[in-house]
Amino acid sequence: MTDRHSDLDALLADLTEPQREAVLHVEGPLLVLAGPGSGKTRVITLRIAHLVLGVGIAPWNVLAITFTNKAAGEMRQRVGQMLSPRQARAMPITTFHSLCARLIREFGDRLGLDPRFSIYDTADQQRAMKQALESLDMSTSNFPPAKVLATISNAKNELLDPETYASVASDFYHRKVAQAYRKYESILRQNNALDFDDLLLMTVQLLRQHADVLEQLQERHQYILIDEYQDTNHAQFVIANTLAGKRQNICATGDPDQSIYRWRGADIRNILDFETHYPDAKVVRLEQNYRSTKNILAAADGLIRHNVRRKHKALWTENEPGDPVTIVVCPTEREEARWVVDQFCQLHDMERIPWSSMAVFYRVNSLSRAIEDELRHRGIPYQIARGTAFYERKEIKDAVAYLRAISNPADEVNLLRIINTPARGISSATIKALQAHAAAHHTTLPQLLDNPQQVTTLNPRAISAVSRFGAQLEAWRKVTERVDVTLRSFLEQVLRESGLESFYAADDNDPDEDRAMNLGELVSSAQQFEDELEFADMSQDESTLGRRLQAFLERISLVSDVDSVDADQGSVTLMTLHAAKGLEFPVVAITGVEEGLLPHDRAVAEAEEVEEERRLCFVGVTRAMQRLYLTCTQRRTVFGQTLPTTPSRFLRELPRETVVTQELDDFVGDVFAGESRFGVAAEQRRRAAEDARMYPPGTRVRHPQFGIGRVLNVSPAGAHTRARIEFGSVGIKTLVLQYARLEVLDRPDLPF
DNA sequence: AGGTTCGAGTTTTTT
DNA sequence: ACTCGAACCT
Repeated sequence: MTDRHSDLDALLADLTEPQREAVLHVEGPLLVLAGPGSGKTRVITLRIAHLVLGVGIAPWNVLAITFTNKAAGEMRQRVGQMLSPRQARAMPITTFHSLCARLIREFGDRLGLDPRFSIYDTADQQRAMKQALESLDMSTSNFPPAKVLATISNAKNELLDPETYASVASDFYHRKVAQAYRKYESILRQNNALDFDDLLLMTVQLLRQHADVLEQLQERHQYILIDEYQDTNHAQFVIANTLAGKRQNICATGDPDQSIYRWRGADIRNILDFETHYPDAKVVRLEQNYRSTKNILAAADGLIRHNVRRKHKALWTENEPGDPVTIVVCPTEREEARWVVDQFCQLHDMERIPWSSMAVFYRVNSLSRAIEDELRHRGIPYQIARGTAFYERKEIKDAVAYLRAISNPADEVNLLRIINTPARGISSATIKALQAHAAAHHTTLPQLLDNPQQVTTLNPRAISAVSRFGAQLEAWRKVTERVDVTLRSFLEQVLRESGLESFYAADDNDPDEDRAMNLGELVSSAQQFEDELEFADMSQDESTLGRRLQAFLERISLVSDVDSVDADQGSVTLMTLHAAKGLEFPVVAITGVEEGLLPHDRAVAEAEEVEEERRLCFVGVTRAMQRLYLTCTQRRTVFGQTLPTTPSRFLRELPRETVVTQELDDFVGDVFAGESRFGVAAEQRRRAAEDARMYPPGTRVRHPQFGIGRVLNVSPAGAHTRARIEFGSVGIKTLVLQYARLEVLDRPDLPF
């Protein structure tokens, strides 16, 4: 212990004055405004170490909340090095969603929730929403499930329940959404399921409605630390604030310039108004950067200065100037990929920079394709940060659906997925008959599986198929009550007895998809999970298979994209700019730095959203330690269509003295003038410009089917130029101008 | 009952 | 270009 103390003292001696202030602060609210690369993680871990070793607070009374599970794991690792691994394991270091899932599991009875609840992912949510819309006779074309779900998600983040939402819904669309919301909620409850937002919402209800639970939790979590505070939403703010209670021992760290999740409900005001929420707050600014070269930091600073709605922060470093930031203009995405990979190869071969020190970022996942192809072609090891992709595979979703249906008997959505996969003679007609019977007799489909004989509309063959499956499910559920069966062997049993294993073993429809192998990977991940569980909690030997299964399913539901990234794998890392938050690499390339991609098309209409895109670019730029490459193309193939592109406005915003530009091939424009000109594109460009002139925003038009509408905007895309038009009758439609047969009624005053 | 073909929508970012 | 769902066929 004394050793640890002197270790701590030595570490504290190394800190700068502001870092030291943040580390040594103990009681009351603390806000750490940390610029990129300012040693924030070090400050947080040292602060935790100081709380435990210096002040004597029990590790289990500290609650640390990170943005991803991966970040939580890394923080636990680092805290474990300073305290002991044992103390680190006793400390809750987790994400908001995992914390909430566990609290609901623990206190669910207070909310009337069965602890076996399923956590619905986006696909499950869509299925549930389609059911809701269908039963309300709402067409999915006027009310796209994804859009309705997004609206509801926003409502939930603002803690609006269906009733409250309905009372504030003013126009037709929102009133219909309110109906869908109510129905969707009742379907989720009937399935004993929660979506991601419910995890937060239900936790708020738990804390607000049950004073004794709140008191117990306030005693448990006396010191709360929240990282990436700029990306918390209102529900998360309420949870943290309520848990902190009167003590207000809340330490928030973050950077408003790195707020990139507004679209997901993140509320930047949480961090901007911290001092209003907590008038006694101590505020510490960390502005010195230890990560990047002077050039990279100056480029980042020059870029972010273009945001108007922002408090300026001085970013500075004592690091070397380094190479200038390199902008590369390539003819197509093929050459772009080739250039980046060539460059990486050179750095690898000439300067012995390991592959694991290099990363490629992009705005949208689809851009990974070209880079991947090139890396694979050259035989360079790479990994893509898409932790969720594995669980989106058909065979994995099937296997997990079995586990969910077994674990949570009320889960009809997952049951329906597997009821006839692989085929076992339960046809869609049979399912319809079961559903109809359930609806008419005040019961549910899952319950009918036990005695389908009562469904008189079914023929004997169907009845026997259904009851056989019902019996099979029951048998599996019996196994989950045992303590002496491992997750791994249970999963193997289910895969075998369900027929899923042989179904996918025989499936060789697409030769490059080894579905059987992926199922094997799921089996080993189950084993790995159980091993970790045993390691983390010695008292687990008593726990039933069912409990361990719940924990495993929870983990699967809450994986994030970066969770799969392993820095020590010796491979180049590919990821979206969003996933790059919180990471750093010596060498970074950002591809597709073009108008329409970064900033994204869907963001350019609103100044606020363009600022978020700029912050996203800022996040990407500030991940780079030594070298930074920004690439764009002159034409890019999207949807199998090759169209001309324009360099991003963000490139022009970089201070010229920090960058050099390389132009490949036939590029004759000027990135800084914001134009790229070349043969093929000129005609399409001219035409698109003309279209935009024909239909300026505000133009009133008549459509043969939809009637009279108003043009919102036109996205130029050559022959496929589309206009978004708001019709009184059917809402907003996106139409291809060439085919839409629009009649212009009147145009607003033209500026030219 | 199960497989096949055709058309539509797709790509913003994710816990 | 690719994937997914719905109508359609055997």
